[in-house]
Amino acid sequence: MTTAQRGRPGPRRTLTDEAIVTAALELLDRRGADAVSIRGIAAELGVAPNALYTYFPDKAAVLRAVADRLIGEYDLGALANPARPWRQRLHDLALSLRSRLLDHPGATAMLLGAPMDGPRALALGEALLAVVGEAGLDERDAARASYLLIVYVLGSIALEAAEVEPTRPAPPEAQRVAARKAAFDAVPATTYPLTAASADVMSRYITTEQFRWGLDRVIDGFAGPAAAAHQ
Amino acid sequence: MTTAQRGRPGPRRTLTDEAIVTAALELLDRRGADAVSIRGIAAELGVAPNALYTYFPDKAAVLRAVADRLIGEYDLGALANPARPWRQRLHDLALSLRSRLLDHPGATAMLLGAPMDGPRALALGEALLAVVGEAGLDERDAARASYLLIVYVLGSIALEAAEVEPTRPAPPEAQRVAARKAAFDAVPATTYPLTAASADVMSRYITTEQFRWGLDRVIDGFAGPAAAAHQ
DNA sequence: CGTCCAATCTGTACGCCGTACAGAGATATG
DNA sequence: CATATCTCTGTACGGCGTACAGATTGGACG
Repeated sequence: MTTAQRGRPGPRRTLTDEAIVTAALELLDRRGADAVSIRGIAAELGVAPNALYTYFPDKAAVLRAVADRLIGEYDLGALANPARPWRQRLHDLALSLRSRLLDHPGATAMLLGAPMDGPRALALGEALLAVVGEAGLDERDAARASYLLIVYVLGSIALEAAEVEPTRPAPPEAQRVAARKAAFDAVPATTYPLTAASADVMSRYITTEQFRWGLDRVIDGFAGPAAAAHQ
Repeated sequence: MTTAQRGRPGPRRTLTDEAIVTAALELLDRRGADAVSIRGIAAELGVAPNALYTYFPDKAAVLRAVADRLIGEYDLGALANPARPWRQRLHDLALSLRSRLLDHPGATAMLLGAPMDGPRALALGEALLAVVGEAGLDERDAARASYLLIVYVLGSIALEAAEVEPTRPAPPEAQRVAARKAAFDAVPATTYPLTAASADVMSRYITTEQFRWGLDRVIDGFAGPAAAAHQ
C-alpha cells in the first residue's frame, strides 16, 4: 500500500502490509467483523494503533487489502486449465469463491464496500475474460459477461452473508434453511399468497443448490443453453 | 418496529417510526452515509439520542427500516399492469429500483447488510413472483428466478455504489466512466493484456446500458431468449 | 375525581472508535 | 561521526452506540 522508501534513513520496519492483512483476517475469524478495527489489529500485532498508518493511509485501505487477499486465494491456474470444459471451470471458480468468502462472514461488506481494483482482483478479472472468451463470445460481450458473473457471485454471497454475519462460524446450511422456513411460515397467506405458497423454495434461496441453479441460468443467458451440451 | 402500547399510561409519543426513517433519509442525502448515526438522527429531530430507543431496539433496526422504505418506493401496481409485456415490467422495476437506490449512495450498504424481511420487501417479492410466473415458469422456478433477479439488481447497484458512496450526489455517468477509463488505462498491458484490450467496455460496466444488457441476459437465462419475441 | 404506575424522554456516563499531532529513538547515507 | 529521515509511541480530540437512573406525563381504575 505505502511504498516503503527503503534505502533511506530510519529504523527497520517491524511489520509488513501482509502481516497486517493476516492479523485482520485472524481477528475477523476469531472475534467477528466488528472486531476488525485499527486498534484491534494493532493490539493483535503488539504495536500502538497509529503504527499502522505507516503502512496504510486509513482504515478503508486496510479493508481493501483484506478484500484483495480473499479474492486472491483462488488458484487462477485451475481457471485456465484447458482439460476441463469452460463451464465447469466457471462453476469451480464461483463455488470456490462462495465457500471461501462465506468462511469469513463479515468480509462481504469489505468486498462490496470498495471498488475491486487490487492486483489480485485484476488478475482474476483477466483470467475470467479468457475463460468467457472460450464460450465463443466476442471481446465486447466477453467483458460484459465477466462483469455479470462477478455481480451474480458477489450479490449472492452478500445476500447470504446478511443473514449470518455477526456470529463467527456460519451455522450449517440445513439449520439456516430451517430458520428461513420458520420465518416464511409466519408470513400471512392471505396478504402474500404466492410467498406463502413458495415458502419451501424461498427458504432454500441460500443453499448451494440455488446458487448453482442461478449460476447456470446466468451462463445460459450469455452463452445460450446449447452451450451446456457441447461443453 | 416497536409495538406502540397505546391505551397504556405514559406521556404522548413525540415521534413515530416513520418520522425517524424520514429523518435518517434526509440526513443520508444531505450529509452522506457516515452522518446517519443515532445521534445525528436524534439531533435532526430535536431529541436526545436515546429517545430513539423507544421506537427501535438498536441502530441496525433503524437501518433496516430505512432499507425497507427505499424498497417500498416503487409502485407495485405498475408491476401487475397486464397492458405491458412482463419483460418490460421487469425492466421498469429493475431500472426504477436502480435509479432510486443510486439517488441515495450509501444506502446500498443498508440493503445488503441486513436480511430483506420488511413488509415492503415482502410485498415486492410477492409482486415479483406473480410477474415471473407470467413468463411461463412453474412455481418452483418462478421463485428461484425472482431471487436471481433480486441478486442481480442489488449486486449491480452495490458494485456501482462502491465507487461513489461517500460523496453526496453521484457525479454524472459520463464522468464516472471517464474516471474508470483512466484507471484501466493505467493497467499494464503486458501483465493483463485482455483487461487492457477491454478497457473501453470495462469502464462502461457502471452504465445503464450495461445494466440493461445484464438484466436481459439474466431474463434470457431463466425464460429463454425466445421469450423476448412473443413478449 | 384522585391515585397510581407504566411509558417516555433527558442527563450522564462508559468504553469503544478513527486518527491528528508532537516527539523519541533508530539508522543508512554523506 | 554527523545528519537527515523514517518508524514507532504517547497523548488527545471528537464522535460513536447504548446502558442506567430519574424526572415527567397522563391514561386506567378505584
